[in-house]
Amino acid sequence: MLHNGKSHNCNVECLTCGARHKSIFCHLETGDLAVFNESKTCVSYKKGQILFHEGGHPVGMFCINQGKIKLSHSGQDGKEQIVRMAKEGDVLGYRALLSNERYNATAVALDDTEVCFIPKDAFFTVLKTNLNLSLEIIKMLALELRWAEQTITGLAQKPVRERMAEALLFLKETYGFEADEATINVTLSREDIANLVGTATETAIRLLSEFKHDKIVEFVGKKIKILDIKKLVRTANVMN
Amino acid sequence: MLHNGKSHNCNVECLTCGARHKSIFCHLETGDLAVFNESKTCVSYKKGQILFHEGGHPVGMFCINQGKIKLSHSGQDGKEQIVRMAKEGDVLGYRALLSNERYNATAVALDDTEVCFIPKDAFFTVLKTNLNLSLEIIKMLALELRWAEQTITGLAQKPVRERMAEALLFLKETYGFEADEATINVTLSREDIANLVGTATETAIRLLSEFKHDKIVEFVGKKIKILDIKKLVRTANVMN
DNA sequence: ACCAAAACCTGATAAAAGTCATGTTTTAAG
DNA sequence: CTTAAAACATGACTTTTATCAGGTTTTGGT
Repeated sequence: MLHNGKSHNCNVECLTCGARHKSIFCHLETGDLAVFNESKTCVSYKKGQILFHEGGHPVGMFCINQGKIKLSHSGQDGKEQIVRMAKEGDVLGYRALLSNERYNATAVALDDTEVCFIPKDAFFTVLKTNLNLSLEIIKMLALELRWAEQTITGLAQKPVRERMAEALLFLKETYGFEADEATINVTLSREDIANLVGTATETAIRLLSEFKHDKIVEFVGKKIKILDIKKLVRTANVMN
Repeated sequence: MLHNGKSHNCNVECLTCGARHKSIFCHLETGDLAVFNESKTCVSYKKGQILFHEGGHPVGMFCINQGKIKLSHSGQDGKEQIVRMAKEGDVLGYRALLSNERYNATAVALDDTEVCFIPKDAFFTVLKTNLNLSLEIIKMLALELRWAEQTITGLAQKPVRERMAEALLFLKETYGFEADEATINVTLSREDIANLVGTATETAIRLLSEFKHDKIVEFVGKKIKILDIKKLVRTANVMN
């Protein structure tokens, strides 16, 4: 591994990559995959390291092979708002690339993470000839946009307590449970959770304590175990 | 015009449609345009009429030829959150169509409006063979997603007063000025504005009164005239 | 193992914004 | 032109949530 964490001797081949089938590349043919495979670079990031910075110029996109990543957007006073939580098979940095803008968010590894970096040229080479890929990207963008619109409505209308419950359900959906089928499989600081919910850190801490007191959750190390999911859903006050 | 407001004798041809050049169809070839032109239906909506309902199944998409449309998403207690403001050249209802879901928002005409309805089949026929169109859609989605993410951060972090100022600037950017170069060219109720900002109607009324008192704006009929745009920008507290 | 830094927690207080109540003006329908 | 309904406005009050200040605990580096 090089000093900057990059490693060109990649241990992952796109063709056999386990994360591929969950990704937008699931329908790519061998030829196009080979283009990516030859041009890609594997990169490792330790917990807390930054993949890219808000305001930076994209030169390619990232495909997560293993690990968890938060994407946050910083407001005026430096307070961050988490706009996306990513995992294996997810693709990062494509939006700025596609709309030809600078990064709108900062990506930070929440775990020790393995990603493949696909250079801009290779990506556009394939994109320009592969309609399936572009349709897959459209679908992904459409889903993200729907999530974003629901988040907007929630922020505008729901009290913090409901949003916190919703956030825990979202984390459960995104990262799943550990072996015990109850502990959410991600480690976040209280500040991270606050930045996901869109509230002050103290408020997030207080709410989580309340949830604990109400026997809705329990803390297992830095992780959160859901004790009463029905109560959590009721607290979230979701209509679906 | 038929009783339901639909008119098949369309007065607009896609080929010569003035709104086309501002739209995602700007790069379409004559052949593909002909497909749309033959299958499309022109529809007129009077102010206040609904184009489609949240929860409904999309059967095509709408291309605005003339008029202004709000897209709002309803929260639990029925309160609406405006998630998009559309105008000539904008395309509506494509997201649900592309992700194969039901409408996530309700579209209401703010004006007397002319739209062309393009059936699902025709749209996909062209989309499946035209990479340019799909790239154009990707770009549009990417831009909308960026807007949505910024809205999320604003809602989570900025006080209502700043968001109100920002909303007025957004309306100015979207709909422009009247001939006087100061009056925002759109008519919205105080409730609409509140639903755009994400606040209570009373709060929106109070803030607009404050802005008027501070000589930032003035009311011309139901429209808003910006008297001091520098002050408005300062009030919005935008960093760009 | 030790120490500093970061994360976590709690209480008190203040500020922001929502709600409720009530009245006025404007708009649209007959 | 009249009248009901909708939109607008404002004051009083309450609730929610942020902020500030002070702790404790945990973590990571030497």
